[in-house]
Amino acid sequence: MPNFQVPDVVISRLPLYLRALTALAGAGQKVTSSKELGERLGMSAAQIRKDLSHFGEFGKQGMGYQITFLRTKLGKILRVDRVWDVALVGMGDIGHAVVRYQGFAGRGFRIALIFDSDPKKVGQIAGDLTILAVDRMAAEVKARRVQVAMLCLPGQHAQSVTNILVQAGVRSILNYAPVNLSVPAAVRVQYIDPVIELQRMSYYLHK
Amino acid sequence: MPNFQVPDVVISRLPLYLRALTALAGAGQKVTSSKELGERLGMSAAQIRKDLSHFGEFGKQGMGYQITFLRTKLGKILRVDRVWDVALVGMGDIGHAVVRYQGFAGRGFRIALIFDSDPKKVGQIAGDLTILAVDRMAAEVKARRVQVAMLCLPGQHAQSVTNILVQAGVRSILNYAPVNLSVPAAVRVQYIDPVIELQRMSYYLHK
DNA sequence: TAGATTGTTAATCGATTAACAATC
DNA sequence: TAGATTGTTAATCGATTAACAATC
Repeated sequence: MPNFQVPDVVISRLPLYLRALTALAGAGQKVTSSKELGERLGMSAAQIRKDLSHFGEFGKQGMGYQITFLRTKLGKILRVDRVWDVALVGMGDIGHAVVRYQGFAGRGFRIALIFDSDPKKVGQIAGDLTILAVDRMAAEVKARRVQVAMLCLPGQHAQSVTNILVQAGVRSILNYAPVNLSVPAAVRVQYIDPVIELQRMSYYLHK
Repeated sequence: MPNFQVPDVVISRLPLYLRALTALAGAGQKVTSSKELGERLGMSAAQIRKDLSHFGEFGKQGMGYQITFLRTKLGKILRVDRVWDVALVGMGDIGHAVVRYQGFAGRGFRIALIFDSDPKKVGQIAGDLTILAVDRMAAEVKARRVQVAMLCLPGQHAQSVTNILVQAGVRSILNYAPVNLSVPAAVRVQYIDPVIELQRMSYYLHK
């Protein structure tokens, strides 16, 4: 029975379910169960069933879940049943790796605009896109109605670029710069900082 | 008053406190408060005080926290008051970006070993390290007693490489491959998958 | 001192799990 | 049918917050 307001922690797990279902489908499997998914993802079967129950009834008692059907449903819920244009800002090493990354295809996103502040980089081609000057960022993002951005630039510029992007209509920001961003409540930010992740594990190391 | 067992969710926030303190110190600030930290990190002051209280009393009533002192304490708690050698596996685009990333310095980690399975890459220099064959991984990781690894390789090889690394003594794995890894309970894994992060936000987009 | 802010307690809030009727 | 597994409820568990005495 669909609920009014779904907890954020539930939403944050749906992409993991989607990824696991895609892996199972790729291995040729047609049906799965909350038990199998839970084992693959290291979580309880009850939690998976509870999470899914926020959105509807996707399985059959005794039978489990049709993988293709559940993938489609989750894709719609997460709004990745379309392709979102993404603006990438900063063409250093990380920006280059992100542009060349093959993993976006078929998962709901495509890099559609690339910006850099370095005049030497502006005008160069990356992937099949021309690198544009950051000066043009607000205008281009508005014109293309881009709502998603990835920041691959040094920390000291991240906040000012963010302010421009938000002003231009961006509502989801994936930030590779190792700084916390301040944004309005309507804008969401996710962070990728490998050192943060390593430090979350080093607490448990010995020697 | 130090507690016996600190919740994992508390540990996972400490690196964020450390990063914020480093930013404040870099701006020349000497003292901060749970209120200021909370505002910068988008969380409540009470939560920060509660988290810190698991490990000791680091502030003074009415005064707040000496930034240098608290940084040192958090560094020790997280065991980044030393430099951990990291083994990097896979020298594709992501591996290259990670090797060249300047952000590890001074935060507790250094890439000490690089492996790739491609004979054309083996023997090449990356940073100041020679790329070694994956065949030698178990021996080198054991010999150097490396406990931390980063996986920058295609998903289909991630689990088999993980098995070798764990067997060789690795206990922390940062996985850039978009697959869930199965590891013994004593081994910790963190994941970096930009698409997962984007999908966690697209749920909240409209249009 | 007066004001500020800590560390800690207790209350609140929310998330996870266990259990099971429903049913494929 | 018998066995399996769902969706859901209620209980449990854990995390966050509010409040405040202590004290710098």
